[in-house]
Amino acid sequence: MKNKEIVIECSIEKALNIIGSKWSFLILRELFCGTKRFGELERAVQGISPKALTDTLRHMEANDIVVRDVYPTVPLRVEYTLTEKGQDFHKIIKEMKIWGSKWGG
Amino acid sequence: MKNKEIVIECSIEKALNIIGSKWSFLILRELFCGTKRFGELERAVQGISPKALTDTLRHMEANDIVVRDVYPTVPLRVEYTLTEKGQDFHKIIKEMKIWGSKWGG
DNA sequence: CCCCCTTACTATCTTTTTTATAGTATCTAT
DNA sequence: ATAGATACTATAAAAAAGATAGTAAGGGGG
Repeated sequence: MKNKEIVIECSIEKALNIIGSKWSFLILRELFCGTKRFGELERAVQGISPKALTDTLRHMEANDIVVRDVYPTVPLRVEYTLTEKGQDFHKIIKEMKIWGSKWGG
Repeated sequence: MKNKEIVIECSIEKALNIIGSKWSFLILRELFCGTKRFGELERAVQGISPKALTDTLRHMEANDIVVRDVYPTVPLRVEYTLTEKGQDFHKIIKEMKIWGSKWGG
């Protein structure tokens, strides 16, 4: 008899899965400065494609890290804001910033 | 006239690129408890394949996060240990652990 | 009216990365 | 002789990521 699919996640794995990908870190970095629109994020996050940006924002929304607000103006206006959960990620980003500037060459 | 390939990396991006992937976080988690062998890591890191483990360890070695020591016994024995740079990553992992246990459900 | 402009995405196709799985080398022990 | 342990490689299949073009919904200019 075999255990099937028993996955015990540690807190670090949980955090990694909620975040999703490296793009999330960079989007978080931008949103710590305040609410931003899709286009602003696209310009601020070097090298991200619209698909990656959409996918990442959707993932972050599904995991309650950001909130998406749509204003049905023309042209359409969509704003992204951090939730408390997202804000709380700040300590991690801060430590990464410190480590990155110390060891990043 | 176009700028080509001018990439300005922020410290967070630097940190992310040095780390490489989510597997590195989980390997780091194990190595904070002390030196470990290939097989020990394979068993400790849920779901990693030998290829992923090898690739990740090679990447970490190339980025001076771990040191690889080979003892030419039979069977072969290979040990992985964190460098100072690797040890210093502890603060980040610690914050992720806190965040993960708070928000990870 | 006709055409272009903006914003925020989708759709599609290609390329890259990841994963699963089997196999290799080396020597010991039975 | 054959099985076992360790630390990987190799290869093919599957999944994810990236590049690029296109769409919808009006607004404004000529």
